Amino acid sequence: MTTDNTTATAALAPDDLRLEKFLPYRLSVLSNRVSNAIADAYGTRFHLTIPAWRVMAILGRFPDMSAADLVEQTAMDKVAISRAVSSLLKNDYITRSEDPADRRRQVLNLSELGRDVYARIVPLAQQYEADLMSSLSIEERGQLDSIIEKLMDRAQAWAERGLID
Amino acid sequence: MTTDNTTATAALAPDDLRLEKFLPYRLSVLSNRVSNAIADAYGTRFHLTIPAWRVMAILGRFPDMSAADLVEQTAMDKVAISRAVSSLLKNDYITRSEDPADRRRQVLNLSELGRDVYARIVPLAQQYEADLMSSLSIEERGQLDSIIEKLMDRAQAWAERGLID
DNA sequence: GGAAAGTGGTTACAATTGAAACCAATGTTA
DNA sequence: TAACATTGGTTTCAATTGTAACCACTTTCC
Repeated sequence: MTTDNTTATAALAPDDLRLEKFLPYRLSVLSNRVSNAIADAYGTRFHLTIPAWRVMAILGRFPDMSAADLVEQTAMDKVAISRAVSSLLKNDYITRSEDPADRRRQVLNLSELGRDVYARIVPLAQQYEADLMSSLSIEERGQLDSIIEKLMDRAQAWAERGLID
Repeated sequence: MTTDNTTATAALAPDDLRLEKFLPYRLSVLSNRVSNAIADAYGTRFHLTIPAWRVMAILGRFPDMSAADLVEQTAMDKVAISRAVSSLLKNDYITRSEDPADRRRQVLNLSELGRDVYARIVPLAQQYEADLMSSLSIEERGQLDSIIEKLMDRAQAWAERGLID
């Protein structure tokens, strides 16, 4: 690289944008790095995509959920859930049975195999999280928790009430 | 919804995973909410995708960059940059000229029009960020900054040294 | 100076994703 | 009980994205 503008003293107008300090950008880079690393870890071991793993994570704790329940729980959309469910069925990680009370509704659960895999992924996931958290002090962990909560509410408000202006 | 498992007292085994408290998951939801809202705001106004806007944001501060320089600056990959550049050229938001010293290299800059659009987006972006930040106290803003830095380093280390175990 | 290796950038193709249309079952209204 | 609207879930099609192959130019090293 011949011209290195990175460190150049480019005039920074008062209203230039410093991307590397711009919160939405930083969140996006951080989230992608983390998700990709983890997805890679259990994706290769168990042939799971992120959406599929999320479905399993919910079913592991809350049995007898329908696809619609999952949509609500995970904030993923219908189509993503539908695809995740069908790939999990193909792997025999979950079972599906008709709800006699409402024949549109399909009740989902982890299969034996699914529970097995779940039991092996959970510690793995926790290990990754712990490794991330280990870079923070105890106080920082609490701070992060409450900060995320606040930012989430704010961003949620955008979606509900419409955007700024 | 008839069966509400959300609030049900499902037995939570000690090593169940609480997705809603799982940091990677929370980061992903937060980042998607924020990015989508903002992309929507300037996407519809100026026909910009997120990668394209990022390219403009960098060129606004650092003129005369090549695509390779942009790759380094933004942590996006070659192909994404190439596509963003070609869409920006189509919109006449940027200009491209050959570097006489190295004829593989293309020097990029905002066009008049591009500078115009840039000048209008920057305040918009800043407004969104300010709105997000307004949900945090001053101390929290500082905390967030340093926390992100630490998490980023950690996740970066995964990518470089390989994953855990 | 000429092969081999490296770099800047684009293209091609496959996999992922999202929006909208759709089917089937249920609920509602009259 | 016939029409209409709603809900659960899947399919279809187009747009986005990622990986790998590729072309053109430049550098290196004998």
